Amino acid sequence: MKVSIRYGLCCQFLDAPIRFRAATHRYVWGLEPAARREYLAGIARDNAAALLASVGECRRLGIGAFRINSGILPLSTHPASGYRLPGIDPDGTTEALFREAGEAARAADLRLSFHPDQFVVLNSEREAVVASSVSELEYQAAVAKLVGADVIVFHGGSTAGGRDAALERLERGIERLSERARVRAALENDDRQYAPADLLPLCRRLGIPLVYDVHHHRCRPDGLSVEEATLAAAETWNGREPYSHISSPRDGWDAANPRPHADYVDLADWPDAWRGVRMTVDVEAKDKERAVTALMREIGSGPVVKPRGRKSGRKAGQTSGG
DNA sequence: GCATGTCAAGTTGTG
DNA sequence: CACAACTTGACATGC
Repeated sequence: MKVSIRYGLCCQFLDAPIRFRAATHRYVWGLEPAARREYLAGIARDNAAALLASVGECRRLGIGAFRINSGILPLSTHPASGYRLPGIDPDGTTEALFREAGEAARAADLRLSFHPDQFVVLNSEREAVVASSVSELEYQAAVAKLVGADVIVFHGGSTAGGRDAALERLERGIERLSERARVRAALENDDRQYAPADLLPLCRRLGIPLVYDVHHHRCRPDGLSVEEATLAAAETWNGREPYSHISSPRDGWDAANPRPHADYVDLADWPDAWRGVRMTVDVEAKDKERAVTALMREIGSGPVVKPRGRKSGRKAGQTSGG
């Protein structure tokens, strides 16, 4: 019997010996073209293998979703040292590995997603920024299709010129996406500029679902209750499984800055409105799979009781408040 | 082997 | 105008 909440891990593991490789433009630019291709090809192959291993580890741990790092094919969209997968993978070995990872994910009922970082601003006032954002989203959409990821989530972006004008630009930006990117696109409320209420009208009009981040909502409230936002966001998924994010403030809610993420999710931050709901929830916590499995245990254990102790680790007990 | 400086990208807010 | 905050580790290199 499937549990109602599908818990998600973001991008990497703490305990499992699975590592994704990265690359810097400065380094690869100093290599001869052939050596550069070989270097990047090795990273791509290793990262595809790491993704396959990640799927296995998530299944072993009972984790139901995995966010794929934007750097899975590092520098792919760089204006100078960028490349496309077939160009560095002529015999298709790496592509086959990606497909295998995707098939393993489907077999394990593991939901895959992408989340481009802050450089993707579809509604920038600068055309060059919009163009590179489209390019980045198209690259992620290509990999998403390859591995069967159904969600690429990004933020509302800029508010320059006023929120209304910026939302208008966002709509134009979304229109520039290919079908492949658009069907996977989702918007997420952020902690400074765009609250759920700011994005919901656009989401409804364009049929773009809203990924509801409850931590961001608590940092930037909009008059909607957590329950109202949860329901409104869920409706934008139009029958697909809704997607949410959760995290706890590193220094507590009363801190001058409640935005940085804590190592673990405090059970007190888990919304009551999420109990018994069918939904994917990415756990954005520094302690990665430890935090995901800890939360799964705590929620699954029924009554809201603080766990006695946490698995031995770097900073044991640091979140318990002394 | 370990410490270190560096890393493609945007936007906003502060000093 | 310059810079930090977002986040943040991982890379190659130099000792």
